[in-house]
Amino acid sequence: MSRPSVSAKDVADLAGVSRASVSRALTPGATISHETRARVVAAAEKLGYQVNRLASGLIRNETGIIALIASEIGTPYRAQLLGALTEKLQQAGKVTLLINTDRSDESVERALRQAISYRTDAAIFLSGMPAWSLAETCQKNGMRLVLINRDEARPGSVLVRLDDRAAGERAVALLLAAGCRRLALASSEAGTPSLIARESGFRDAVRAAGLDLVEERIGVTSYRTGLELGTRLMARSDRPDGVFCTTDLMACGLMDAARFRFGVEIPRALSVIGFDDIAQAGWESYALTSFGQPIDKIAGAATDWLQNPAETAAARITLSASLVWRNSVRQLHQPHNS
Amino acid sequence: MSRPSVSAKDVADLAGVSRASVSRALTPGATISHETRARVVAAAEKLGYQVNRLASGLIRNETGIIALIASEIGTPYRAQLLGALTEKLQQAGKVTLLINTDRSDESVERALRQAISYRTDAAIFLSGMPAWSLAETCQKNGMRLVLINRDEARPGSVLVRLDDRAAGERAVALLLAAGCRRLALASSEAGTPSLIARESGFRDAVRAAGLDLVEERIGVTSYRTGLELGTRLMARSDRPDGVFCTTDLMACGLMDAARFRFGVEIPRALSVIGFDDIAQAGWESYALTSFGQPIDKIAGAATDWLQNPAETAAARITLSASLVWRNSVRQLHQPHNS
DNA sequence: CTGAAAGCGCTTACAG
DNA sequence: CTGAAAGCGCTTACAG
Repeated sequence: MSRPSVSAKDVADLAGVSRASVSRALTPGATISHETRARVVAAAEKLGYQVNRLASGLIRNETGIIALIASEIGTPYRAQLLGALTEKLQQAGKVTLLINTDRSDESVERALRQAISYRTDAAIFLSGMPAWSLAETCQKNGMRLVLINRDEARPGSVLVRLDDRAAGERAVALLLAAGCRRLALASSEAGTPSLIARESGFRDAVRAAGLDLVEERIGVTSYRTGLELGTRLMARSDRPDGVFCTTDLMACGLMDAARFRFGVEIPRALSVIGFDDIAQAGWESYALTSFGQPIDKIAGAATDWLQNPAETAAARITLSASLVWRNSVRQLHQPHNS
Repeated sequence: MSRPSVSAKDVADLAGVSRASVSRALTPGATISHETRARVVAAAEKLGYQVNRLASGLIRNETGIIALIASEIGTPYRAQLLGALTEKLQQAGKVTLLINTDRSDESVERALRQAISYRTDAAIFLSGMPAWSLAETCQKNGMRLVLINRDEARPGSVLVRLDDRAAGERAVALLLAAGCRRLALASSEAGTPSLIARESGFRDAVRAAGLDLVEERIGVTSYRTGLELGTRLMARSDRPDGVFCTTDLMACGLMDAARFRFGVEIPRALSVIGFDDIAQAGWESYALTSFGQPIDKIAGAATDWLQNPAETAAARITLSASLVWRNSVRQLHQPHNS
């Protein structure tokens, strides 16, 4: 049960140099002669030598490991973000430790302990928030923290957020322009910072327009919740004609409930706007007009921030969601095609 | 830029014991007195000590890290499997190193080198196949290999597969029972072992039934491909009335093309069967009858195999896909409800 | 049951 | 530019 594997010693012997030289030859900035480096590289190549990152991580203050802490990995938006993040991180020469926090409440804490055990250089939170005290422990251990669509940043961490509020406001404008007069807001009870911001942006803009607002909020953020949301909303005597769903997953469910359970035509009798622009929003059965998360930019921003030493002050990066216009919102005036 | 972090030495000092005792106190099977262990545990707790897995991985022949090698992480089926795998692995006390192989062709090789660098205990392949030589290198480094829905196993590795062929055959029987007579097979050009097996199972059963088979195969495995597949199939003069899509993603696209571009009613005029049972198959717009991947069982089998020392011979685990009956296949006889 | 010592594979001052 | 030496934080025979 032993693990052979070739070490720097083997390479040194073959190249006829010291172990120190092997290390230098393989370290980008190190001072070493061209000739020695070439000999070492050749020997390493020949033996199939791979630096043991465990050992190097023990010495240097960088392991190259970034922890990704997320729940609901199987969900469209999360999965997409995960893909983008791992890709960018790999391009930056980092490796991803994926920690799933679906189970139990103390799992964020356990995730962080794991991350510390493996001395990850940083932790990126896609879900959940670390308790204040734990976050501090992480930072004491030299970990940097990236919080995506989370609440509060703290020194040494960065917050990557979207202008969710603005999107909520814009949704109202779009719905009004579509001629809708009975607006509704459909959301889950998840209460994450992004959902709350989308909700309040929408709510405030509706009020500002002097209209009544129907609000329905239940369960977790899912297709199934959307189905129920749609059922409740469509069953009302003052059935809404325009609804903003804080998430595409819920929007899809809501659309299905409206169409199949109530025979409501979309967008003729009901306009729907979602958020996230998940792949399914683009499927012909939905053709959902939605605010797209700039996933690549989010991943890029997180990775970039981790790359450069960065200021110690808490940073906040705000990206904007861009509307993807499809066919779930009524168009009053036919576009003038030339 | 140094990383403080408390070490076993600190704990030893506080508890008034040697570093060796700290190690023993924190190792499940070690011989140590109850009293000493208690003192150590208390001290560790107090200092917030976390064993440095980098250092322990250097010594023991186990790092607790499992590499997960996958492409198209954002895709429904993959994302789901990823979620299940990380969950099971974590339950088993392992940690997941996620390696994304979407970029370039040599990325599987790079992925494996990364895995070796971090001395992962094993690598689980969800996509791609390691080159023979590289796989050998991995095994020489003591890594075990799990191949999910891949081709050939080799000693020291396990292959987890589905009875794809049987599902293909069964699809024919279902379609025939639904009264379909012009059967079609719709697939992508990905040519993975699972797709090939599903295809040949279907093809052979159609032939055995003495029917003609229309076969359409293009592009990558995606919704968009399904759209094109559906367009081609529905445009034929001998339009099929029953089709088996080797993947739900393609089935959804195919259904949309049939309905929205050709006005074909499903399941009245066209019966469709998919494979994977992704979440969207259950959405009301699709209600797709599909063969479900036993995702939890797959993840469980992989994890279990990694847990017990296992035989050195190549192992093969075959799981079966179970049909999830929905509403995309015509039912000739009304079920007799009591 | 416990401690002192060796060693895992690396990197990095320190001399030369 | 290079090598000998120290040390990262752990585990594990080896004595006692």
